[in-house]
Amino acid sequence: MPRKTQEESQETRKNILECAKRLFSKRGYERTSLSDIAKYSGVSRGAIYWHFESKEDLLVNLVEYVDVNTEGVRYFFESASPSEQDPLSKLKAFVLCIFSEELSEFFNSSFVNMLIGISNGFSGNEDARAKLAELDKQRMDQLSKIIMNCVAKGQLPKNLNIRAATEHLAVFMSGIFFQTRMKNTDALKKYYSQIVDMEIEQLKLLVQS
Amino acid sequence: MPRKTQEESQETRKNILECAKRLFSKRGYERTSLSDIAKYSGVSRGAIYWHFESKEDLLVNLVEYVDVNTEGVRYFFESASPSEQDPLSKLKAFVLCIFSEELSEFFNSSFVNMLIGISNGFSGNEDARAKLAELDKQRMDQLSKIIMNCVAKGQLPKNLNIRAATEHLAVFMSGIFFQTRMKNTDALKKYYSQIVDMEIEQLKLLVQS
Amino acid sequence: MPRKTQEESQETRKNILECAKRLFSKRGYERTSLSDIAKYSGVSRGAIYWHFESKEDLLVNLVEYVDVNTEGVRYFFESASPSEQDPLSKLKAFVLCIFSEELSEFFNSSFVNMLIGISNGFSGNEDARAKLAELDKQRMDQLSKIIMNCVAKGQLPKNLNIRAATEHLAVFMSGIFFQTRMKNTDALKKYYSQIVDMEIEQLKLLVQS
Amino acid sequence: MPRKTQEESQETRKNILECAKRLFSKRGYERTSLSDIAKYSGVSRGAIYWHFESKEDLLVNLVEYVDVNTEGVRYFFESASPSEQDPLSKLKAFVLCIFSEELSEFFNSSFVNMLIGISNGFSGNEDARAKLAELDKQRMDQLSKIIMNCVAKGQLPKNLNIRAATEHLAVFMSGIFFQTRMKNTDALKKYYSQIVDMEIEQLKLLVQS
DNA sequence: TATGAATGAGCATTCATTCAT
DNA sequence: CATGAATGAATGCTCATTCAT
Repeated sequence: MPRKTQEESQETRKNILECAKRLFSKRGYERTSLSDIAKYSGVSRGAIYWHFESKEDLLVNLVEYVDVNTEGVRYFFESASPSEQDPLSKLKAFVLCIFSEELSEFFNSSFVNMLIGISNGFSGNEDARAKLAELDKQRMDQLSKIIMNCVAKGQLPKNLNIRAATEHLAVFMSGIFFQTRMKNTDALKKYYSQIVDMEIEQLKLLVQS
Repeated sequence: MPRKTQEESQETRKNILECAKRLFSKRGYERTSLSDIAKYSGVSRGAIYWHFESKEDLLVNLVEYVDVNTEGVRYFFESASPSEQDPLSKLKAFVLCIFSEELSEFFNSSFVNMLIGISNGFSGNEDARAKLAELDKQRMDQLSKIIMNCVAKGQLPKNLNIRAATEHLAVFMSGIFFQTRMKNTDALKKYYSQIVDMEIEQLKLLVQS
Repeated sequence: MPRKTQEESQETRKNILECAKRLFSKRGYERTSLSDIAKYSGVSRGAIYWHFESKEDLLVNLVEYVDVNTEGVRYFFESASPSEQDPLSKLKAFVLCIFSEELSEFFNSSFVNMLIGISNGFSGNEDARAKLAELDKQRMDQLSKIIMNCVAKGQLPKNLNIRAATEHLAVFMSGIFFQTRMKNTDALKKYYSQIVDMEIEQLKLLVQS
Repeated sequence: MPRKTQEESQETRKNILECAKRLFSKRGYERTSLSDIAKYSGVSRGAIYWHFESKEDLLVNLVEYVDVNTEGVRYFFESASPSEQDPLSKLKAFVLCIFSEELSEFFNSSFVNMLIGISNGFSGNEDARAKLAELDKQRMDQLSKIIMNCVAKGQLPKNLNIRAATEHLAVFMSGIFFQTRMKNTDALKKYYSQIVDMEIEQLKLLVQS
């Protein structure tokens, strides 16, 4: 039975995306068939092809959809606001968040892992890869803005090597992200606040030579 | 077809493993068919089934094979030797190595990425996953031994939280590993020695409370 | 969406038929989807279903439409007129026409070829086939009328076997049609007028025994 | 159950080709699925893919197979033999054959009609088309050789325009072929020998100017 | 030991058709 | 009159696996 209104159509689309996200996350891109997605979302395979041109097109759209609809990411974006008076605290707060169940949920999901598979070329296609590279760049730029904000507010040295500091933070955060997934951060948890302080302190050493 | 000697048989087996490694790395596990491997290694599909029970069995054997035959890993193992008088320097040297083309080659290969895919459940099977978890545990234990060596030699505090320190190092190293793959460590390179010093310095703060 | 007038509706119908003709001709019946036709004619798939019951119904209607609207066919029909005083010359003129770019255009089109496919049972359905058989019969009858006209005007023998003469002409004309399509009539062109004379001369031998 | 010997394998291949010929003939290329062929020949779909790379590859191989295995075609080829003392009679005999049930069986089959569909671009692919064009050329060349044989033996004028005569014969034969398929040669049958004589007589007029 | 032949389940995709709006 | 949304059956094709030789 064909859906009627535009609204219902959009709901169908969203539903397909949500189900695809769940299944791709659980079983990976290659191991999830469109049949699975159709069954899981209660529509016909044809319906998926009405909304998306192909399985890979579904993936590209999914990457975009997930990016826009992830709470944590919005939060991350806010911390670079020029009106923020204490960006360093905000930054620390944000980094601390990664450990939290709430935010780490997304970063630790196997969906993200699937995205890594795409980045590295054994899932999806060039379109999806390009989209992901773009999003990664956006994240790095955002991180740079946060750091520049800290410099502007006098919380980090004027002659800080912005790019190096950004990369250092990225290294730390992705290390946490990675080891948490490997269940190798349990003993670290109680030192976490202290560690984040140290990492931020380290940033100050990365000055222009 | 001619009977082959045991030696020749072993060579066939090794050849299949090498080719599988290359193809799995390039195209991923799911996207590589046994046909591909057969064609690439110049044997018939049937031959693969003589040496391995199934595609997944091939994968499990491959994980083991690769682990044993990777140069960098051997190097890593040596640094925990009790006879080592300056383990902290060796540790630093090892960590610095990750940045080097030579050692990072393996960690950064898409083969490792495939392994991550297995760890996260969208490639391979439980056997492969168990094998990998075991290897990861071995690495962490190795890292712990190195750190304990440093404590024994008086280079790290007696009351160090060994597990936390191990995890901290793992976080840092995997962060480097990850961001390097994302091409996000260029600006960081010139500070690298300095950063490693700081990270090791940080370890000293992770003491038993 | 706006109600359209009957005129506009007829234009839509005609437009669909024209586009179907073009696409069926180029790609064949099976390889042309209703989607293609819809896209090409700028209407929705649903619109096609408003004008035609099914894809096959569209085909049947198309056969009729094309027959009525082909210039060359009209010309052919005129040559049987009882008021024609020199039908044999007209016949010769018509046969000569087949070689001409103008008339052979239609007979040589892949659209006609598609029709042959229908005749032979691997496109369309029984309705379309019946329609085509009827049209073929009309052509043969027309040819018979032309020949009878020649007999009536004393240009062919009184005891001519009309059916045999008709078939003989049809054999010749379809042979030309076929080989022209195969690009096998180039050397024949300069003898063409002569050959047509001979063929017509041959007709005179097909008398009742 | 896998076939064992090479002989059995060749039989399977031949069987698939025979069944494909029958089904393509009855239903046309597009309307025959590989499932149909598999079912009809009692093998699995996979077996077809073992012997042929794709559906189109099956078609190309089929064209070749049919060409080689058609009795009438062999007969046709023999008539150009230089040792033949009365090639004109042989030619006439051959042309008469087309009308016969035996030889016309193949030419009138819907399989041949399918081939026409391929020639005209709405079945199969470029490979199949090229193969057919090649075969058509071979036929025309063969016809030319027969005619040259007649010239050599003094049965046709020395200054005959060989190409034009070849084309004229082709026109006649394909016209017969075509109209017979359309069931439009019944009345012509009793004049057939006479008509063939006339056609051959006509050839003598196609001399170099 | 190793191969070639064959199987069969599963997959992405296409498409004629339906129908509420 | 016409559209956009949805269905579901069918299709070409891939591939892990089996097995007689």
